Amino acid sequence: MKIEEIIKTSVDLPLSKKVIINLIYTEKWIQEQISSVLKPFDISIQQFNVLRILKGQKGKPANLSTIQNRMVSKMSNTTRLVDKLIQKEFVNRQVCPTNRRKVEITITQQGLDFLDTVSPVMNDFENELTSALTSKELSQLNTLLNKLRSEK
Amino acid sequence: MKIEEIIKTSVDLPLSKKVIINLIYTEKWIQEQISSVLKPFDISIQQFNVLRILKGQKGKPANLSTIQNRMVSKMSNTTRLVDKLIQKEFVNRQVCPTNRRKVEITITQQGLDFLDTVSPVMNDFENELTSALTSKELSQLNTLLNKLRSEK
DNA sequence: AATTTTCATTTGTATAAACAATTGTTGTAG
DNA sequence: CTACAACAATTGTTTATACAAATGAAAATT
Repeated sequence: MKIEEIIKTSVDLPLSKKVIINLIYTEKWIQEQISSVLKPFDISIQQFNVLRILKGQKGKPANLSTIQNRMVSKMSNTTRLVDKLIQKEFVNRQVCPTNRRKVEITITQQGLDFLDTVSPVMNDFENELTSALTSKELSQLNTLLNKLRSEK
Repeated sequence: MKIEEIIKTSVDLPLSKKVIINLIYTEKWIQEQISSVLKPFDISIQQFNVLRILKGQKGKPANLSTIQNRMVSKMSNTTRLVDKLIQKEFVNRQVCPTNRRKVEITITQQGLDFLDTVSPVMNDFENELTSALTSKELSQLNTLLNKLRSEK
């Protein structure tokens, strides 16, 4: 459904507003779908992201600020997010020996196994989610989003 | 900054994943900026949206489900959202006389005055936020987002 | 007319996010 | 060496969100 139909307004919105609303709406749409895919695995999108980041470390531990940087989300939650993953025994946390302010997070074998089951499902889903667009259109979309955020 | 730099991953992500991450990231970026614009006015984006929807009613009252439909968000919050607006005396709520299950929300003069001060600021901001793209590019972006969501 | 079903909204509760303040540690300037 | 600033993570609190269940009213069924 086009965004114009969704917001069902009588007046003709300025293009800038239309695009902004469309972006917000589309992101919400994506989030909902991803959530429903992850739901059976009983994990949140954020938790899943952290696991992927840790896997990307290839054994090398990551401290909280590294995770936080890659997550582009708020620090305050990262501690508690990691807490959840520790409860599930997907990650370990230990104080960094060289700098006791820092903390080292590593993914466990269990966490890796979990990722191995969920990732393929996720990849398939992501492909399906974007299947209405051609590769060329996806590239275009990517470029436009990058440009939108530039110089700000 | 391009999304590739932001997520700083060593591996080359599939296009679908890149676009999805870019969308999520961009939306977060937009939300943050809008929030900071609205902050001085001590109102949340959602509350602001409800006011705009009510203004669009041009005097005609809206019931909760109407608002909820236009907001594209979860019903459960709408009651409490409206509560906040009542506290601020920007809207009125009264039971619908013809159908006592329903409730009629109307915007007050105070609410309209508030919108009149905030809206121009918001419009300017939205224009600025999208100024990195030409009109043509904005249209393209809009079309691509619509197409992305189609048939699902 | 009484019962059930559906509708519109509200409430409760559990979970997550945002923001500020705090703790403990390290680095550095005098 | 002591004091002070900066850093990394944690904790507390407030606010928002999601989901389920409950309330009360109207419509439909028997």
